[in-house]
Amino acid sequence: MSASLSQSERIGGNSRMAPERTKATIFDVARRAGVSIKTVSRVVNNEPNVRQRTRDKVLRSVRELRYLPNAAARELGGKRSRVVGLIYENAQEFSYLNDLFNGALRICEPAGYTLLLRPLTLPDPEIVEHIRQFALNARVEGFVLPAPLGDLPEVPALLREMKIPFAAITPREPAPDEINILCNDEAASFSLTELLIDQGHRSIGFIKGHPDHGASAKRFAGYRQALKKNGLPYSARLVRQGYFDFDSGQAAAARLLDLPQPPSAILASNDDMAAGVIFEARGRGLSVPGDLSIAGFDDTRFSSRIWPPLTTVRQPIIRMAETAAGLLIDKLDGSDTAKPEAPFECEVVIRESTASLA
Amino acid sequence: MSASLSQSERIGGNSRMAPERTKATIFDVARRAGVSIKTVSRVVNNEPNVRQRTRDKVLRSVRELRYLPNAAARELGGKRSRVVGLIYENAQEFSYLNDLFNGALRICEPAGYTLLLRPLTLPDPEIVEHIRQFALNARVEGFVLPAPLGDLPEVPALLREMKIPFAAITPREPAPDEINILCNDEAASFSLTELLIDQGHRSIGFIKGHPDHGASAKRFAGYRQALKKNGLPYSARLVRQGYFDFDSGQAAAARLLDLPQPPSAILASNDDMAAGVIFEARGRGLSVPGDLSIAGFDDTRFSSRIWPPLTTVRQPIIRMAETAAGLLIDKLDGSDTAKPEAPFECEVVIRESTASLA
DNA sequence: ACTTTCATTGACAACGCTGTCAGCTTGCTG
DNA sequence: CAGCAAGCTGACAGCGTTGTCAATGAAAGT
Repeated sequence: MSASLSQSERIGGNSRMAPERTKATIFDVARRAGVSIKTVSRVVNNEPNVRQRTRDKVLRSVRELRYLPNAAARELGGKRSRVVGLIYENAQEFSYLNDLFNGALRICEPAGYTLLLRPLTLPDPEIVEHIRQFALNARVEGFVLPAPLGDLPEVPALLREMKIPFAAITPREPAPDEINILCNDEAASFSLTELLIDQGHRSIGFIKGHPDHGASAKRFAGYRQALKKNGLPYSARLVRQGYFDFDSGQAAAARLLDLPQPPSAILASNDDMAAGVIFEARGRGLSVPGDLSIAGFDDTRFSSRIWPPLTTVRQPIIRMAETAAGLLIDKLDGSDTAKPEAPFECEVVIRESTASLA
Repeated sequence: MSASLSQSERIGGNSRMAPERTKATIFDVARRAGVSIKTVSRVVNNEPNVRQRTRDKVLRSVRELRYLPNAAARELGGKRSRVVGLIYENAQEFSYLNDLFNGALRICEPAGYTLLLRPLTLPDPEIVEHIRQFALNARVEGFVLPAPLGDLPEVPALLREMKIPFAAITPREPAPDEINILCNDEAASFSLTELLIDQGHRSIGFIKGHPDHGASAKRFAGYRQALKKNGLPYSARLVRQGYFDFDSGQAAAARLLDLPQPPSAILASNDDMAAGVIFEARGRGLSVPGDLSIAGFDDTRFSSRIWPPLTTVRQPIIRMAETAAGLLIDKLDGSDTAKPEAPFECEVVIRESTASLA
């Protein structure tokens, strides 16, 4: 059995060249470099107190043998699993998830961390138990916690209780001393609303997002601020509750358009709902943006591909996810650079679903 | 240090009740059940040659202590990582990926396997190296291999060389003795084409899919067969190459609609392209389906949400992914139930983007 | 009753790493 | 040039499983 190879070397037996059939272990590297395994361990883990010359010798040996530390042994010996968990709401917009995952992965992989996904279906009365099981089973060391999960009070509470660090992405209430990745939702919503006002719209409908999402309140606040600043009256009749999904957007649009004096523009709190608004408008024979201007948030994959392409707001999700994963790993690695991040900037993307009032 | 707890028990030291602070190990379970750790191992791994009474004792002990085998130790001792890899093309439709992942996860998780995702960006000259690194780093025991990756000859070749089993989802050329999950794309395409013919269309444009996807050829074949069976002439001018993305669909539609005698219906090989066709038609002021009927494949999240909702074909991806993961795990576990699966049935979904020729 | 044969069980050595701690070198200080 | 702190290195004991193999017990054959 080839497995006895490193074993014989460890004991110091015959020194015939390894047939390079079995993966090299730390013993092989150590022997080749003429040092102890502990020194190899130090070098591989970038620990201090190794002379440069020794370090070089070891690194060369590592390279020559294509040594790759055995993750299982590492975890067993060292208590570190190097697993980062990404839990998310399964109903989330896929392109959002995709960006989230890709961004986080781009950081985790080169850092030697494994990124594990776990969808959760909300609402879920047993969510705490599900997350706990996942954390235990997968030995998760830290979580990336995107909205809206970070806004359910029991989730951050559980993680704190389990003493598992996490990086919250756009949480409603950023906890001090924890990692929070924010973006200026409110300012973006303000800009978008002002854009419509500048185009001459005076009656602008608003469809709120899911109340469980922190972003919903911020987007609504931006809308109200813009009205106020521009001296337009706020009317509750022009505001409808939505839930971030297509259907609720369509339903809200129907009620707004049924109004005796329907708005000339509708701002939806995300693009799924905005698509629902377009759908409803078309169904009524309204032309967009001729009869009705429509704008949304998120700039999903389809926002530019439906007719007409949506005016919307784009969050730099990939960079946000990268930053989240990066700060989390820093924390796990103990290199505590606790610098509070500035909020990320959203970008208003103007397309053809909005136009000046004729 | 609480870590010395099981240690002291192992040595047979004081038998005070464990303060239940440290996770239970196999030693704790063994002591409580009055057997050796090896017996516990046997029970936990469902190995034969354990008396029923003993098995029950152990299982009770496992339950009472909430024992969870340590995955790292298991891997180190036993050479099994229980990791299943899912590699996919990053440009894939998100809802497809989501279904794929959820389906596979639904099987892997309860079976005690970890499912690891790895996006790949095509074309990638170093794809083999990337996959090899992933397999090595993550100690992947088996792969779920969705199209189009299964169709790149070097990918299955690599996995065979590395002796890593895989379950190919809709591969172009199913290899015997391997796990293949198929669906009747061709028959579905045939039905869809016949639907248009039944609606009175005599000139039906076709936009081919990406040539690297096995499904492309099958969908095209179904189209030709339906024409033939219904006595309609095949015209190469009505067929354009697309690449499964929105833009190529739009471009192909433009060329078809520029024809002196444009088709009255266009069948696109997926919904992204069909969305592009709708976009192009609208841009030209054509009404859909009044002036042009449009149909696609895949039934993505947005297929029912654009205007008009798309007539399309739905693959049971979730079930296909479940089956793929299930058969793969069976193989990894050595329970070789090598029964060739029957192809999955696709379903034609009729919506409002197609209509009878006036 | 006396082997023989299996089914059942346990003792113990891996597995490949990290943590602890002691020992050896250096480079200064006085 | 002794004395001491700091830097560097290695020996060795875990970590919690599984694999191997020997021991034990029970059932069956003679």
